Amino acid sequence: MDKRPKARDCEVIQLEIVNKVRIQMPAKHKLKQLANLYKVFSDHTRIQLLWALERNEMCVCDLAVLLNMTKSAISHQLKVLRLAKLVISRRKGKNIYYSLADDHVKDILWQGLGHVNE
Amino acid sequence: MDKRPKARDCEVIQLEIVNKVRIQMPAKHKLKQLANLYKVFSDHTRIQLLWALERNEMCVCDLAVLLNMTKSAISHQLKVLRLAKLVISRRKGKNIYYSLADDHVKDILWQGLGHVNE
DNA sequence: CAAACATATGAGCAATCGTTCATATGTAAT
DNA sequence: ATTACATATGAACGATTGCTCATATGTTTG
Repeated sequence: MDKRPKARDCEVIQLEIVNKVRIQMPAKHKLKQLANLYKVFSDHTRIQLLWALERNEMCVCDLAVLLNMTKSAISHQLKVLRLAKLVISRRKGKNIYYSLADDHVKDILWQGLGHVNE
Repeated sequence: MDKRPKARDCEVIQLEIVNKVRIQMPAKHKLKQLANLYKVFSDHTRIQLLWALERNEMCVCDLAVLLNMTKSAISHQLKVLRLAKLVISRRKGKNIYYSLADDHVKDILWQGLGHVNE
């Protein structure tokens, strides 16, 4: 018996490369920010909303009918998009019209679709 | 009493626009695919892995040391990236080296970083 | 073949997410 | 003011996610 335990869990294979990459690595919070940006794009409902708003400014009601979902669900997701600064809103009477915040959003959408359509 | 219930939940405001957008809408599964693509990019660990692999081919051990995580956690995430066809792997002796699957992945990363760095 | 190591994978658990439901806020019309 | 409608929001619930731990697979070396 007296089975010797394993010495360590892990050992670098390419030490120099790992060190080089570590130095070049962007600040941790930058990459976290990036992941969070993609997280907003990572839901089916939100993608549909963004795609639709890229086509036309619309209010919550319109979007609910378009996607065949409750206004509440739409409103919750629009809030996520708003907080991520991907959409902006303006009030007109009782309705609040949403549209894309800037062309950056449009670009990201198109590039993604390009990859999907391959 | 006898409070009359509300007639309906929702009414289209801009009927023509909604119809127009509905017709132009990409197939549902296309947008789902797109959301799923972004979902892979939406995690901090996976973003770090992708960024690192864009710099250099590396094995699980290297990546575990670089990100200061267990090999198991890294391996699980590499599996996600592999299934999404964002990375490829090749065996060399005991080690398995990972690298980005194609330049598309690189492009998406760079565009995202551009947006974050604004 | 056995021991050591690199990687993969299944189960389990806490945390996060997206929807629903109930309710609140804000605007317009009577 | 009261009613009707558009939107926002908090709580709650089920589903999904990312990690850990234990274990399995595959490769090299003695």
